[in-house]
Amino acid sequence: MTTASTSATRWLTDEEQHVWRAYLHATTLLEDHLDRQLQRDAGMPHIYYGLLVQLSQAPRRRMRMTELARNVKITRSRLSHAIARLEKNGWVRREECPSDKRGQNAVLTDDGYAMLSRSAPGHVDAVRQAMFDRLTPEQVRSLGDIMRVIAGGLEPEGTDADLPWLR
Amino acid sequence: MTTASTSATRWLTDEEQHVWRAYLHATTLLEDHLDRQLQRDAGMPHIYYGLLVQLSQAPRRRMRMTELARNVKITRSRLSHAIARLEKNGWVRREECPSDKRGQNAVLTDDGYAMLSRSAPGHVDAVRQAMFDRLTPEQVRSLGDIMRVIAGGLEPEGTDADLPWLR
DNA sequence: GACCTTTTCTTGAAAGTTTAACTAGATAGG
DNA sequence: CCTATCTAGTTAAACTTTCAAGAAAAGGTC
Repeated sequence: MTTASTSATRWLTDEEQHVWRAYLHATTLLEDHLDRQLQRDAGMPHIYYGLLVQLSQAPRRRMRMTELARNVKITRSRLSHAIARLEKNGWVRREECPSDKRGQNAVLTDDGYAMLSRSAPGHVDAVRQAMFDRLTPEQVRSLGDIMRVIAGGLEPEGTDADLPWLR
Repeated sequence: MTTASTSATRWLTDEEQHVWRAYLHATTLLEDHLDRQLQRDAGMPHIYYGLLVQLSQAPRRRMRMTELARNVKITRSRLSHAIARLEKNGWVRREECPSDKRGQNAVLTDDGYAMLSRSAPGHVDAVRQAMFDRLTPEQVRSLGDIMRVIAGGLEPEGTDADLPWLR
């Protein structure tokens, strides 16, 4: 008796299915919740807010496009569109990179910084209420470990060092 | 001396910030990964695939639009558009609800079922490789607990029983 | 039954994302 | 230097999602 050459699928156990479902529910509900909260209070979706936060923490509040895209895990194309929109709002502006004429820096404007300062407390509250205020300290630690493991498995870095970092 | 009426923001601790960042990275990387996997192997984004899975598990492979939307946590509007697209692909068809003339049932077609059968193994593998094969059994259990807590806090059900379930 | 409200689902336009193609500048090899 | 290749970033078009508005049936209430 030979077994099939294509190995049989290892389906999810009942528990795994429940965990997976819970994961999908929680992550989509949370993303929706924060998108709405920020759309209402800051006039932009969550990912755009994340871009401003990145810039606010970068030296001189500016960053190369590619690095910014890598940090928030989006494609360069998506970032181009996003920055164009944020530029229209006056929260970011583009600036040529002195050392590499192909390059662009995205720069957080004073208006952008002001709007971040205004909306950050509300956003932190939302994150707290949805996540940290509901979990025990052990759960927070555990969640961190788990998320780092998952992210680590999906980061291109490591094995395929010279592949484009996304796609 | 009265204290300020607006309570001071409770910022995130260092650990919380790291956990939050890890959460954002892991969830966006995983969602991107599965979207690409399914776009390649099944010709649709992850959420659409989830709709077909729901239908495949429902009695008689059909479900009312609103219930389907609630199950996968998307708005009715989004579902309408999504079902329209899946209908064009021939994987779902609409059917009037006999008991409520406003209602529609989304029905998984045989083609839809066949395509699910074809792509399910690859998708389960992807989920396994990204998540379950990397976590210890305790971590899987813990992740389930954590995600249920978070989802529970965001579910409209409970307090606001008569609010629309989303938005 | 007439009236008002709620629920179900759809629609069209605006906003955001993806995909593939493309421009321009950097880099490496000969 | 010249050419091939790679990298940074943008763009156009197709697709998806959101938002606001609306049609139609159901469910009260008097």
